[in-house]
Amino acid sequence: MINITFPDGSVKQFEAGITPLAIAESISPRLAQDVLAASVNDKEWDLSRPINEDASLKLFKWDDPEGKHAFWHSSAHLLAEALQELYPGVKFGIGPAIENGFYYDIDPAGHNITSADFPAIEKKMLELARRKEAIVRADITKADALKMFGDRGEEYKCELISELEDGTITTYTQGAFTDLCRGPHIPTTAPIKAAKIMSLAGAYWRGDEKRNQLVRVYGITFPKQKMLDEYLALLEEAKKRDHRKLGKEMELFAFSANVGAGLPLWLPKGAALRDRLEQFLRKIQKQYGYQQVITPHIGNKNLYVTSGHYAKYGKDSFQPIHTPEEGEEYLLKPMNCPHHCEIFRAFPRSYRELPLRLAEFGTVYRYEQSGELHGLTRVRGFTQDDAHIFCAPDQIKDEFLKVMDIIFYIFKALKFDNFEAQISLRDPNNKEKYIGSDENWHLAEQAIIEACEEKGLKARKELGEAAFYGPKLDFMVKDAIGRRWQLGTIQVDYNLPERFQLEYTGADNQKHRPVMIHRAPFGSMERFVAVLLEHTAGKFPLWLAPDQAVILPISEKFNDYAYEVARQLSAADVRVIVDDRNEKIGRKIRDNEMRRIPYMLIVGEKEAENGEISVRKQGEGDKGTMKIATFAQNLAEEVNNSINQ
RNA sequence: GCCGCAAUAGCUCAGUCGGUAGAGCAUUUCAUUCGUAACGAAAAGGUCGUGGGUUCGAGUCCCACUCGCGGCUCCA
Repeated sequence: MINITFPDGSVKQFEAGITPLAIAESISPRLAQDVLAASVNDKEWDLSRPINEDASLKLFKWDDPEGKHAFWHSSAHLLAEALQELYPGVKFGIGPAIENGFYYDIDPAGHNITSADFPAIEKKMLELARRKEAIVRADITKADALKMFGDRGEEYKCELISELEDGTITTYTQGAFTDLCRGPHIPTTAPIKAAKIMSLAGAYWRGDEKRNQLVRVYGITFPKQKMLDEYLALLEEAKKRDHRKLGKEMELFAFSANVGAGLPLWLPKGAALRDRLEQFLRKIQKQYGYQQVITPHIGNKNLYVTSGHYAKYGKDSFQPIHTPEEGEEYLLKPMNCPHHCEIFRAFPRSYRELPLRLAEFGTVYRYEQSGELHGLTRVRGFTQDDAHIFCAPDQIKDEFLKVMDIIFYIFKALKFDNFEAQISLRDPNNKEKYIGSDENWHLAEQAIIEACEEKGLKARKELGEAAFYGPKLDFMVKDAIGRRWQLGTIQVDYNLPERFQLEYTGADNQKHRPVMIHRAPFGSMERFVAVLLEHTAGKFPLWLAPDQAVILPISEKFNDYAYEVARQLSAADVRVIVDDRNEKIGRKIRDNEMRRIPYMLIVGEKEAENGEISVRKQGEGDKGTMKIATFAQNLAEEVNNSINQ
């Protein structure tokens, strides 16, 4: 007999060799039906894999990430089985579960697979699933594995096997399909009741652009058709929140092929919105001791040779601008830091000036690869809400804490509550990739980790993700369809102070090298507005909304009164417009609801007589009648509350 | 940059087998002067992304380019 400990701490005895599925059955038939995966002593475990000794057991259902993961991982195998039947000779790369569904990378071996084939693939998957084949785990020696997959011509699998350690290799088989796999899987394919192939894409084998490009088939499956329908409906909804669509509808920004790919044009409403965001940040930064600076959009090539950026990125960037002067070259600035370093160098600096915080809404130009451009989130010309803090090494942590305060304040004011934080650290096994002393790295990494702990911020630590010049803390937010975008960033830099030979005189009357912190709470104005649009579905907080209120006269007879109301509200700093079209009130309400203007102010005979307005809130309906001044006052209060919580 | 897919009116889209361009919304005009989510009528709007090719004839077939979309790679 063995003791099995459950998550609630209770312990039950079972025969040695019992499976998690059998244990689930002993608890309840319903649980046995719903359970998809298990963990034994916190190790992933198949439901049908025997447990031979005392262990702690967790059972996972659909609602657990681990349950979905096993379900989708098995679905990837099912997809492979279907592809193997439909396209004989295809070779398989890898096929993992992902956040929403799964994919399989295949070498189509001459077959031409297109989206027209999706229904046939889906049909085949479900047909195979209905056979309710068991998914069977087997241990295999390295030699046998190499022979087995080698005989089938599975070169990609053989490459993977050759890197595995003998004795740790397992395969999973369902029906006629056997895959190299670590597991875990669901016991049979039976629960897979709905399947959808989502898209095809190219993907380099092992993520290496120098190697073969495979076809990546993305799919998703569910235990119920209804769940698939709901998922697809959700995706449709998400598409409506796409910032590219909203930006056009709301007249915030546009692109023009004549101006160039990835070069956004900010329209009047968008520019005003961006300006409001800038003012908001400027105000906070002022409180935190930042000083605004302004630097040119171009810089002499030598500046970037000094910074090291030219050597590293010069070839892949916008190429130098030539002047009438022989040999003179300028670059569009790809970042603001070198300019700010020169500001630091403009005077002899004392430790008394530190931390010196130089801020600039600096527009930079980077030649992003054409395939990478994406709406406002990835562009070739954008404005960073940049600042560089020059400080002494022992001030890093304190400065980090202050920057985090600013970022949290912003995220709170804009209701970004489900952001993710990532601490990017040096790869300790590959130190030569990085510049700076061990001591400085340790100091900076510790400062970041401690700052996060002090703020109670749960941040994922990623080794090897640091920039070559220092560790960083990034804030990530998801867009409408779940893609992650980096917004705020705080980075420690030992490189530039070194390269620009920055120094200050310390209290000891000796020269010292400052440390630089790069930070951008929004990341860039472009990306931030994009993510903000998708988060709010275009319904901006009142203080940001391009138009805060629209006045709707009942008929043209009341247009004069409407403009009088507009005059008074404008005088009270309300951003207000008048919808003076010759349309019925129902039509005006509908149109303006769709324009997402927070308040609609309806004026007709009654209101004109009493100097009042009828207030309607977007998405909520009629709020009753009030004096113009009362509305202005309420609005001002609401704006205040939304910024300061 | 790579793989795949697309590009038709301001927007969303239809256009069959290659035979000379269509709808809804938006716009303009007329009518209406209206009380909380779409009143009605009419008009105007297109070198079918650009350039080449095949063909008696190309929105439709082929090639290149541009822009865009989904991924991959990249992201100072």
